Amino acid sequence: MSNKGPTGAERRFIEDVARLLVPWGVPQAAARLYGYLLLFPEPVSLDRMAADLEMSKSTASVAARLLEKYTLARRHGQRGSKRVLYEVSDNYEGMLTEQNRLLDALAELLKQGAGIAARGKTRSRMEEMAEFHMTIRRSMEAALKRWRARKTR
Amino acid sequence: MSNKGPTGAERRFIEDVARLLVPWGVPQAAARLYGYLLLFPEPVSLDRMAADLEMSKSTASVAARLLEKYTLARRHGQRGSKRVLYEVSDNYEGMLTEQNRLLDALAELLKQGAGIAARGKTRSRMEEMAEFHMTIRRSMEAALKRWRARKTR
DNA sequence: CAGTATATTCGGGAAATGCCGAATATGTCA
DNA sequence: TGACATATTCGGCATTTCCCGAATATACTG
Repeated sequence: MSNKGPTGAERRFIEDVARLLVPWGVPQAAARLYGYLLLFPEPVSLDRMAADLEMSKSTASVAARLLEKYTLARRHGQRGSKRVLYEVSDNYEGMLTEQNRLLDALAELLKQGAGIAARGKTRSRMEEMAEFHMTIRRSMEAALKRWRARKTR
Repeated sequence: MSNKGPTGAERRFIEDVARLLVPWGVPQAAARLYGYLLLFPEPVSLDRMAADLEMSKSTASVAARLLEKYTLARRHGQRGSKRVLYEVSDNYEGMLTEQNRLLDALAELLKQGAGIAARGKTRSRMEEMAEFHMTIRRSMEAALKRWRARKTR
């Protein structure tokens, strides 16, 4: 894809990625951009991606920063230029660690909720759920750690 | 909470749950309903929850079925009545297994994407990412299994 | 079968979201 | 500092999403 716009197959790939991510709350533009960056071997400028994806440059700008926020893309500043390039991050854990944050918050809330629950039944239910989320969260953490270790081996 | 409407603390809990879930694509009504059901010791009727949560009955109906779809709530039909009651499901894995589905689909897509990637760099990147998602997915699966076993111990 | 209780569907309207293009800010070079 | 290149912000518009209440469907009772 490095030269002209995306080929047919690449286009389809991009849209597939978007179709997958959009229902999970990722804005269309950011989702497409992510698929696009996955196909791109080197950092891309805002103008380039806006052109290739046929979106406005402003849209590309905010989409890119959104991806960056979730650590799905990395920004490459350039020496002696205001120009900014983005490439997909090799740290693709972003989405998952984000989910972990949800698990944490939920567990916290449930623990707190167990406090205000009138009946024993609801209380123990909430306690168990909190435990569950924390357990899953921990094992996820462990898996990520293993993966990181494996990679540098 | 079993008798009158939610107390102040309960209301706050409900809204907290909603605040947490809504950004993840869960509609407001369903999110609030989930928080509400967590506090409720026995199955609730549509009318009751609509009244307590001050939402229309139709909204309550679709929200409840949405929760049911994600296995976050269980429907209790009642003998000799069209009436339907809902309670929070003891199978709170729903949200996570849903996330697993995303991981699967993403891994699948990436494997396929590696095929159309022109350059070796992007191809190996996609292959690695696919591997990553599958690894995480497997360890999540294992954790869920352990939890289920532990519970019945 | 008529009548009642209940759930579900559906159309409309309101609010939120996302995207665009113009305007603005910010950094770089000479 | 001025001129330029580039990124970012912002107001408005279009689309989508969501919720409500009325209308409809469905099941149960006598």
